[in-house]
Amino acid sequence: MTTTTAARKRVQAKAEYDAFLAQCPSRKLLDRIADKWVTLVLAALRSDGSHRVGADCAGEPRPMRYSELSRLLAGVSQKMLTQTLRSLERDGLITRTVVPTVPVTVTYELTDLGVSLHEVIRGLKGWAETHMDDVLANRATYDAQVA
Amino acid sequence: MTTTTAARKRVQAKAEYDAFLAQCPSRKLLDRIADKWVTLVLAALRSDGSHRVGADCAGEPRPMRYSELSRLLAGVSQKMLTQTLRSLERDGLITRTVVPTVPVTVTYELTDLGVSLHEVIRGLKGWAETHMDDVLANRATYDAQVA
DNA sequence: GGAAGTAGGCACCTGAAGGTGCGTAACGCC
DNA sequence: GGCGTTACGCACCTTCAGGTGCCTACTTCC
Repeated sequence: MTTTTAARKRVQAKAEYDAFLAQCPSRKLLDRIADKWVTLVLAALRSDGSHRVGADCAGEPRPMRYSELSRLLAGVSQKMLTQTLRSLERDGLITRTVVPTVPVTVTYELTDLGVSLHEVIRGLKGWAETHMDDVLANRATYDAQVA
Repeated sequence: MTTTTAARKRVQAKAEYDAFLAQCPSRKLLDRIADKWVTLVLAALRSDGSHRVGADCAGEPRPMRYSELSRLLAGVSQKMLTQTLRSLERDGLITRTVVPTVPVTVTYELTDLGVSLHEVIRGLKGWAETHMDDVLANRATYDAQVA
């Protein structure tokens, strides 16, 4: 019955570890920003919207309309944009305000929490811009050795 | 033939944006660390391995054996651990050294690049630990309003 | 009067991430 | 002589994030 004991201990350790991960705030954050469009939306709301996303001018976070975001993040589907905005609002990272004009307009804006999150994401961006070339170079030489 | 022109412009804008994303170093980095086990392995290699992962004691990055990592990250499958380690080695974030003892032992160790990446990840961790509770609280009140 | 913009909702579909299980080959322990 | 460890490789299977397409009502532009 007691199947090999050692295996059982491993199963239990795994269960505990999974429970630990489910609680881990860092993991939750990673799941959040790993979402394909989350960081893009955050960056867009932080930019002035004038040009390319990625020109993270750290100016005043400006409220933006749904259609404006849709145009700025040209690659996003309407479904995903809506879904992403909803989830960000849910987490208190952005606010959604409806303006009852004749065709209703909706504006989204970063909250303070959202701005602070964007700050750490810019940290990632900084690392990426200075070190990602090294990574790609390593990757190339590694592949060359294998092939 | 020219189907509604405006739609075509949108399609083209999307194509350009997709191309831009494919080039973006920040996105590549995100794809990298979004990998479920990458951050865990990085953190494990940085810890002293004595206890819970997450106790990110920033001591000397210590080389670790495959089996040691497997035990520390109790939730990881052997397949994923191997896959993750390979990809990290490929990117020059860790080194893999084979010691030809009687059952071969393999040790992994963070490179300088890997350590520097771990630093920015600790930035994420910091934000998560101070702000994630707020996020969860916002989420709860949002859900309460909807229900 | 068709095209376009306003902000989405709903349903279906696919690709890929990640998990599970099995096998190895040589050795140690009890 | 069967269980355990060492560091994986291979094949199958499930799940789901994310994409696509079609729908709404109302208005305005050309």
